Amino acid sequence: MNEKTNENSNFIHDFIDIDLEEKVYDHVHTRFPPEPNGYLHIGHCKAMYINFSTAEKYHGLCNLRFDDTNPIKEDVEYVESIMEDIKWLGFDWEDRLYYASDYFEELYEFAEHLIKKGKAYVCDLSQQEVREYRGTPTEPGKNSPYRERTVEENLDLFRRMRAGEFPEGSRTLRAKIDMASPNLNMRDPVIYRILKSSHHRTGDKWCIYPMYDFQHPLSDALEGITHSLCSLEYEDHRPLYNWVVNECEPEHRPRQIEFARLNLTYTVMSKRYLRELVETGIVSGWDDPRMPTLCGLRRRGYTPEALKDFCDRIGVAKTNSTVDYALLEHCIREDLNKKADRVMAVLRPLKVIIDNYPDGQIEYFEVENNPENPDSGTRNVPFSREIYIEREDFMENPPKKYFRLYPGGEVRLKGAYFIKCESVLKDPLTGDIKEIHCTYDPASKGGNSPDGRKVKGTIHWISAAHAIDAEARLYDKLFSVPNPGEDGREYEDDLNPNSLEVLTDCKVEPRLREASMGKGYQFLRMGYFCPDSKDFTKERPVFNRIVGLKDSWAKVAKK
RNA sequence: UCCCGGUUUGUGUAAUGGUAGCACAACUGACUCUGGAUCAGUUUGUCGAGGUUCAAAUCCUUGACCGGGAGCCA
Repeated sequence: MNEKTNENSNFIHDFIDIDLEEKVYDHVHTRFPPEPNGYLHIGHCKAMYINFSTAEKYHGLCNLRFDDTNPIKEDVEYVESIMEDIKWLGFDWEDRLYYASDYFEELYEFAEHLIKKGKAYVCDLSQQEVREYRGTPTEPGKNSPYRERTVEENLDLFRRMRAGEFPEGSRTLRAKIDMASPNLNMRDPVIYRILKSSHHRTGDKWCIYPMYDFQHPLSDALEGITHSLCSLEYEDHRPLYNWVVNECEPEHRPRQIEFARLNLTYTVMSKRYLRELVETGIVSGWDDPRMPTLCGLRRRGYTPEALKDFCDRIGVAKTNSTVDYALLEHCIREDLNKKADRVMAVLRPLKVIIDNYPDGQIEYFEVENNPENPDSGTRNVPFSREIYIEREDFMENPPKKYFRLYPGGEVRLKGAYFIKCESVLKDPLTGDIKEIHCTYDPASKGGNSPDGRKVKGTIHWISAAHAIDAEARLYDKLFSVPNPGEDGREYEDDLNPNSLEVLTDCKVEPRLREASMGKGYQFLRMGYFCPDSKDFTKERPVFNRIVGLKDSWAKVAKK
């Protein structure tokens, strides 16, 4: 399936082609650098896909590197979940698992190198003062009074910073670049800060930690990364990235290329919003099936194949764009259409009694598991006098073009018989339909009538005596508008009140008691479902709706 | 206001001076024991204004609009 990938090109590949041609590099080596401070979402999936598939296209390698230089925010808990998600998607970093924290010693050496070259200095300005000295986008900054310290003094101070002699926040190491640069990132950026907090991997060994802008290009260089692919927000940092590479003089010289991050309609993607959704209980957790997190999508029933296909289709560019959620749905439908076994499940049951069918008789009908895949075989489903059909498959007063069941009308029960509705039994008090009575045509056994009579509708059904009870969770988009929080609204105002409907009285085929975890099923005519990884038990099967089937009747009915 | 980036149909994304294409969405129709799938077809686009050229989405000038940027976050 990745053959398709390799045919595609994009502006990053164009740059790489030129680099290869001009012999700037003779191979391609990328990296995926998550910060272990949260859960991965579908936006990360895009970044991962770009990095891994680019390496693959050029027969190169892609590393996994945790960008863990801020001990305050990071935790091993996230390292585990991130690796799990990447593995699940099927990306393989082989033996190249790295941590920026592994490079603390080398990074420190590079910093001393900079000091010795007169390109970095220890600054005693407070955080507030640094901000004031920085200037604004329209006004240049002012030089720090500590900018002209001697190399010896800087070296001494920096070593004492490392030794823990100074309190947190009292001093920083800054790159000596240009306080008048129109690019704020070049106005003597801080490259080391004192942080007296223990790190999830290095413990209390360090009390100074490198900043991203210093650490990242050097980590890339140390790993021999050729193309450091990142999102657009780092575009303004590229001059600094290059400055660090040029001044530190590492053996390898990586190149940074930026692309636009993924936005999806009907979705929020920022870590902050996702966290709020979890913390306020709007969703049940990071893995709530409505979340765009990879663990959420996995629990929802999305497959790695569908997600990667999606990443392939959305392309790579520098334009800020918002991809239509419908494309994601298309990808999972397309994947599951080929793979998912069909099964009959009645979500909102309506009892049907076939008056002329012998009481106590049971027949088995052979139905195919997946018409799209002959290899999937067939199964036998039991039929009897009392069955359930979907409530929406019967209407007492049908509109035009409704070709399901109605009084006097005839439909085919999938794989079984034609039945005709003879009467409707209602609750005398509420008027609710309790059950309907039908007659069947014995000659239509298997679903066809020898007299050539046609029926327009085929509906799914389940033998009442054989059905097992199940719960279905009908998930829909978390938000009801394409761009939540747009036009000054709060994103909470745009939540879809119907993003979850729980149906507890479903009737499904007995085989679903043995449903395999992680596998998607098509509930015939209803949509794709999968067993819920947390709540499914044989005693109480619980299914999540992954996505509905395209429903052209719904469109007609709306008119 | 300063710096950086961007603008191709409803949404994404190609076309790198030479037929504006593909996918999703939408809409027709065919077929169907899933109103699914499949198949066939249709609609809609180069941000504006100038210029260069036989020829411009592409090059030049200029304007508009959108996104990002003043963490000891990444």
